[in-house]
Amino acid sequence: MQATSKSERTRQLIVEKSAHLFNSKGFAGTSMQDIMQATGLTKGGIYGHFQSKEEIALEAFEHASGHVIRLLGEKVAAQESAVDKLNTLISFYRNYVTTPPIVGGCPVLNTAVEADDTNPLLRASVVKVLNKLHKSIANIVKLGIAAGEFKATFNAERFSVLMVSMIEGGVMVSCAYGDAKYLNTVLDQLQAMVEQERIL
Amino acid sequence: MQATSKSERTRQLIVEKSAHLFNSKGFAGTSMQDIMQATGLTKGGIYGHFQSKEEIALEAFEHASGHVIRLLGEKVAAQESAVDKLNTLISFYRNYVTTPPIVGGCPVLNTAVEADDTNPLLRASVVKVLNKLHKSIANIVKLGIAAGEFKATFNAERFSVLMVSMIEGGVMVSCAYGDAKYLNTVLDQLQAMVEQERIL
DNA sequence: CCTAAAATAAACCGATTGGTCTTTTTTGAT
DNA sequence: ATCAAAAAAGACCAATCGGTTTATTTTAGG
Repeated sequence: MQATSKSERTRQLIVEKSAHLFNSKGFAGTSMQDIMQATGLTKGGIYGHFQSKEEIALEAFEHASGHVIRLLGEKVAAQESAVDKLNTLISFYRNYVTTPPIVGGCPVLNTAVEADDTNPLLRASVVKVLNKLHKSIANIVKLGIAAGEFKATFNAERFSVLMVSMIEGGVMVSCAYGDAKYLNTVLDQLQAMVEQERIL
Repeated sequence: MQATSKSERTRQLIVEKSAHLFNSKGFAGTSMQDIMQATGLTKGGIYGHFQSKEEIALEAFEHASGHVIRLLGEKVAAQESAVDKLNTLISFYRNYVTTPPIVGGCPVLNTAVEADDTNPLLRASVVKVLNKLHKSIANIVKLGIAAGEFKATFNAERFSVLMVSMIEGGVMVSCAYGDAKYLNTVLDQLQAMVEQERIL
């Protein structure tokens, strides 16, 4: 009694497997041969579900970024206070380099860098995710101010830009070095910045 | 009376032209055909100077990153005080997204993201550049402390990690959006952080 | 169990990939 | 101007690229 059809399950398989490939080797660096091998399907089996490699990549990115954001969202939602939510968000990235939620690192970072000059559709999808992140973080800050946790002068929009930029930059540096300490330094700083805006 | 040989000039041409291509479209996304078109040379002409596409990419990255670092270094070296050096460094990135010193954005960011899972040689080259950046920034801070410009508690190594991560993250976000304001927010914050460590 | 429809395999397509090799052209010291 | 050496052109290579088409298999409702 599976509620999902065979077609849906196969689609899901292709999306999941290719998400890892695209996130590790990039769009141009991943071939249909790679996807065939990873899924165990042949060309015909794959192109019966997607019209092009680009369509797979688009859905794979949405899947990968959606997965990370869902994980993040669940942990943050479990927290009561705005302070706890922000600290949970920061802590989420403590183990990001050593044990990333998806193979290949941060899909937003990877896709943004490759797509910004070459693939308008993928770029647009990245922007959507970035907007979602910014709104979520800014909203937490605003709720924190309303709840009397943060100073009224805490600039929500500004902080969300800093947070996203700092984390992505830290991820890139730590991934390049293969050492989590750089990202952790950035996360320490973010935590200190949150602390400075608290009303004790 | 050119001091440079024909061979050297052609090598340089290949490196310069392909640097723009690799920085915009990535290693996997750039074909030898692209390089042939950009240089006006044929396969034979190119492979007479390089053994492989990877060797070209390696030299192209060193050229691109070297170019940016040289530009940066010159502006910084023209400043007397450590404060002015750091502020010059920060200001250098104010126009980075709108008018980048090299087409395609930051070569360190671009290459790091693509190479970290796929190309050990390129990755190693990225790490070398990152080390150079870190040492330069940390050194400026240390000189500033010795000169009485900064508080003795100003953590040079820590700040250099923050600075590099924040700038690279800001560049990525601003490039994705196609809007310099995100990077500028990050640069404002960096400038404030420098100000906070000053002895007035 | 039967069967039409959906899903997949597998052969096939022209174009392009990175790279080699031979021939021709260009260079620059004499 | 000569001529050997260096540089570049251009034909060529097998392999792979993304994608299509047709034949076969599997699915699932009646």
